[in-house]
Amino acid sequence: MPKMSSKESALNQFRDKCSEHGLKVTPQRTAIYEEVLHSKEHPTANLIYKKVRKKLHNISFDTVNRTMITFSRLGVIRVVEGYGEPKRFDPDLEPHHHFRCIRCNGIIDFHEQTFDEIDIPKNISKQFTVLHKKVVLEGICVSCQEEKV
Amino acid sequence: MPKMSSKESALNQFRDKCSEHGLKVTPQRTAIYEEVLHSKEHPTANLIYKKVRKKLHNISFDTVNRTMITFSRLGVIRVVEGYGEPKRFDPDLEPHHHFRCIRCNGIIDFHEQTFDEIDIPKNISKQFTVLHKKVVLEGICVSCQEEKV
DNA sequence: CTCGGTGCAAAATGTTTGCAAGTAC
DNA sequence: GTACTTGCAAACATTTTGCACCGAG
Repeated sequence: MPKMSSKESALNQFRDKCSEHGLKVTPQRTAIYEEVLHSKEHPTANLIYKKVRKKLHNISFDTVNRTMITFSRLGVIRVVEGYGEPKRFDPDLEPHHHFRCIRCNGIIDFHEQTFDEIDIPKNISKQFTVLHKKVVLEGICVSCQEEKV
Repeated sequence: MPKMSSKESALNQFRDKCSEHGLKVTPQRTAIYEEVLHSKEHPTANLIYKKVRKKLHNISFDTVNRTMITFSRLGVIRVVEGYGEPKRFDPDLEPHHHFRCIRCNGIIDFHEQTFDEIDIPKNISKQFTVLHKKVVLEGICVSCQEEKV
């Protein structure tokens, strides 16, 4: 087996992912992939757009945005807080946890005492003021599962 | 001590909260407070707006939106997913957890094996397909603490 | 060559801001 | 009476959509 740099292997992984899902390997997608995989700051599409533009001078924002949504569908990257949704409010201040449906964006509260009791790691509490803790589970809710089999 | 209905006591609590923070008790705020406290669906400002409009016919969306932001600052309600922010992406698919600064919206990754190992409650896994789990801590990050003392 | 991908422009959606008029205290 | 609130309208930010052209396979 020939040796390859981590850059090459990452690129190959990317090609595989694409062909696996019937996606074409375009320079835009490659550049976006490289940029987003090296970013540590949980970037928005806009931030990646700005960075990728340095290489691909006239790439459009849509391409970046659409590509990143595509990537998150493939499971190459993940969408985290925020989720691009309008602000939502919760009047329940008691400890509880959330299941979030990635399809309909619904949030279901649940209670679980063992989760309420988790200890905040010292390296976090040393640096930050923690006001709230919760467990967030993500997946597909009942109604969304039934909708499309 | 005179008895009072839970409605009265909730209203009194609300009045207290307001005077505590130097806020005036207006009909709009009262109506919004009542609506949001009884909602179970993690409503957006827009949803509350639609509901409150049935009582206060010509309340504006801004008032609802501003009031709810005010309430969340007072700690009467809490902002949950989504946070009204643009979509953000995370290339790290390995188990890890998030500290989220409620002031600057920054997300800091951290690792904690005991968190990775939490068990999904049966009543959740029975109903839903759970694809991902994480602990989300919220509070104020170092730089935001330093900024305003 | 073909179909999916891209760039552009416009529309849709959600949020924020400035200000004059109104109202709780 | 005063300062805080409200409603309105406009500005702003972000996301989505439609379509003609382009290029990877």
